[in-house]
Amino acid sequence: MGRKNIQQERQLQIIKALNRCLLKKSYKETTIKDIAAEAGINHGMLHYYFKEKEEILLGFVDFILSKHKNEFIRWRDAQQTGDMTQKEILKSFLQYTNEKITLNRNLSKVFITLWEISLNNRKVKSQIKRVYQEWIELACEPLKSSFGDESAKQIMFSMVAYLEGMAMFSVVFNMGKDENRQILERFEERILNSIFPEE
Amino acid sequence: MGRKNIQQERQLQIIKALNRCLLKKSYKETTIKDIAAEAGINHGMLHYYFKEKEEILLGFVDFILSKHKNEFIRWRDAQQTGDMTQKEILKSFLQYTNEKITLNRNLSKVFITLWEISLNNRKVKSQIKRVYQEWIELACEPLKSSFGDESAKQIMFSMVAYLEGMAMFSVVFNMGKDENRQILERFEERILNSIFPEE
Amino acid sequence: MGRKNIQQERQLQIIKALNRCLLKKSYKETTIKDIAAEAGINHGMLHYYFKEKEEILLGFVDFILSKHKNEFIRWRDAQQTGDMTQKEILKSFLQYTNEKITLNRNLSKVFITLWEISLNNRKVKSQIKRVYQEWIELACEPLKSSFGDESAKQIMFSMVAYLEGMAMFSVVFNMGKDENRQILERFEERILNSIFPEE
Amino acid sequence: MGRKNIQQERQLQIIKALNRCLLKKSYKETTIKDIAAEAGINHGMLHYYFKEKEEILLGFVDFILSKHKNEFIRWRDAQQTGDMTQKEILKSFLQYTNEKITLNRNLSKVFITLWEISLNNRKVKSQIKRVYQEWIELACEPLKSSFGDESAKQIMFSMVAYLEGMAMFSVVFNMGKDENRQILERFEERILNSIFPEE
DNA sequence: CATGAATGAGTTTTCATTCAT
DNA sequence: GATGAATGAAAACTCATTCAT
Repeated sequence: MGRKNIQQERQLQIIKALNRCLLKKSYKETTIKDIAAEAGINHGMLHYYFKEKEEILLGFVDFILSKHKNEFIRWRDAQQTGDMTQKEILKSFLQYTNEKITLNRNLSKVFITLWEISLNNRKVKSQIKRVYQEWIELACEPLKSSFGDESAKQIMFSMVAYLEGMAMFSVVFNMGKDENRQILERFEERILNSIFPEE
Repeated sequence: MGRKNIQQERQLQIIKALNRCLLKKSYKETTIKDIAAEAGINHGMLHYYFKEKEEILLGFVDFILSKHKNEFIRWRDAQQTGDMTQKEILKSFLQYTNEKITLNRNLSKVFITLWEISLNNRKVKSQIKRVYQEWIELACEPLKSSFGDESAKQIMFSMVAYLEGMAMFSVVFNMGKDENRQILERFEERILNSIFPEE
Repeated sequence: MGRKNIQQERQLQIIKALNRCLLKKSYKETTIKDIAAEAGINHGMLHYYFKEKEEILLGFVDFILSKHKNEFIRWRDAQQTGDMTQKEILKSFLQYTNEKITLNRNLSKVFITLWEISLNNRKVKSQIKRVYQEWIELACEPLKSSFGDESAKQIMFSMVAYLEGMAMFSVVFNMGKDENRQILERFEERILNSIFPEE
Repeated sequence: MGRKNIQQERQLQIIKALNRCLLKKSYKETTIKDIAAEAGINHGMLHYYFKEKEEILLGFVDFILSKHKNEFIRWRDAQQTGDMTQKEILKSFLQYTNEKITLNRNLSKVFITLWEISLNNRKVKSQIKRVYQEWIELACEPLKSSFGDESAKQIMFSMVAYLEGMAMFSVVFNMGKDENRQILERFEERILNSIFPEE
């Protein structure tokens, strides 16, 4: 404890401040002073806790991705899947993802931001890519027994692409959560039935 | 020819230069001088042909969206749909879209850029939104007879969301065109069969 | 005729345009294009008729000063001073000056502009200075017989300074013409009576 | 001391630098870098202490006007007017004003600059106007008992207009201080005698 | 003569980063 | 650890002036 923890706490404070800033302005338009003000910290200190602005960004990317991944892991481990069919497991996964990720407008904004940054920033790109891969990997498990590893992964790749497309659309179209949820669930149902047609 | 044309030509030249610039850097990082250099034009001229940097952007958004919309319209009007089923029409649409839009990596990069800009730029947002709406409207035609207007639109909304999600993934994952096409076509087939199951 | 006259006409047109511009913006803020637009002439032509922006200014200074001087001369020569006392002559002069110069708000604005420019522009300064000298010289004539050349000039120097101070105040205080005239005339009366007390 | 004082000190330093700059160039020609160089300060700092160039100007106007007003107030409060006649009080006021204001060439230059700026700058105009009003108000006190409030004010309005006209002439004519003082005092004497004739 | 495209130096302003206190 | 003053590179934008057509 002590030093290290204060360090980490401050860093987290700054990272969360950047998160809030990104809901107001683009990363490029967000200044060091904006972040500092939002964090309630002297702007000079940001360079004490982070070498440069980009490092805050990288820290933030790590934070936001880890956070949602960990929450997912925790949810998954708490799931009782004993007597669920593969279809039910997948459906349950989609329900979780809808609520926590796809219908979370602020998160969607942040993701759009990160996609754009990743276009010209290798580090951000590789972090995002890795998380998508892990997400797809985890989610395609229920499909493997029916489709084999490779096809299961491809299907899940498409599923997640769809979810991200919907997340983006919800922001661009300024959609209400309920409207968005309805479209989302109907299409997911269609896909689920296509994947597990016997039911 | 003459005045008007030189003006328009130069504006197009500048807009296309911005297009190329956006493949190298973000819009915010792209400077007026970058665009000028790329266009082979004195940077002072950019302010002669456009009031400010944002106007170039708006011109570019208009250009890129109009261009692809017009190409689509031209393609559609050249289509012989006389003896095609609704399913075939939709499939044909998806094939066109795959090749011209979704699998066009450079275009996808530009779109990611525009999504991000639209987060904090109303004008860009409304232009993008309008184009997506038109696109969905046009594409859902073959579904209307089977599903009714509203449902047809919702399904197409999801379809286009999927395509955009795939476009984004192709960039983030640095996917090869063929790999991407395969995943795309398989999932589209699955959805097509779900929509028109009789076949 | 011909060439020369067209030249001069155009130059006058431009100079008058500058005059109108100066009522809207400072000289520094007035651009070549502003003047051209106001004159209804292509801006490239301004450099055909005048070597540079400053030359237009110098032309304008010359124009505005000559114009009012000539009008004064014409008025003076039309005056019937045969049976007027010196005091009446001076009073008549002041009345003319009040109406044509001091109470002319637009002219006052222009003069303030010229004073400021003259601070850092020798040519403008010397033109203004010369005109004030001539003005004082002409106006002090009626005083010479009573006060001698030197004192007459000094008194008139003060009188004109007062008029210019009032012109400036009328602009800074945004005074109505009538209010201004009243103050002006009362003080002039006081001075007149001080100069020619016998009446 | 500390923070606040450094801030104020730097602001004053910058404002005084602008003052010196204005003796060399017009406000419009004076660049941020000119002011910074004159102040011996990095030009970036000017935007640290002042939001924009105009704010420096407004600060300067406030500074220069307050400064001379305060000096005048201090002088007035130190005056022993106990056994002075109204005429003597007014004469004393004029002597003070002559020395500190009207015959101060650099100050006159600054005022001409401010008049010109005020033509197109409401804030500067209202500041100048207010100061002139206060000045007239204070100075017309000795006249009130003889002329009534309104007439006293009108007379003083003219007096101050005269002083400002003379200040302007001293600059335009490049007059020596002594020459200027002589003309000034003679005319003031004439007016004084006109106002208080009994003596 | 007329036009308006082209040039490029110059202006204000912003901001990440550094550093003395 | 804080603080906020200082630096300087770089950005968007302006505009007098030139010049090809």
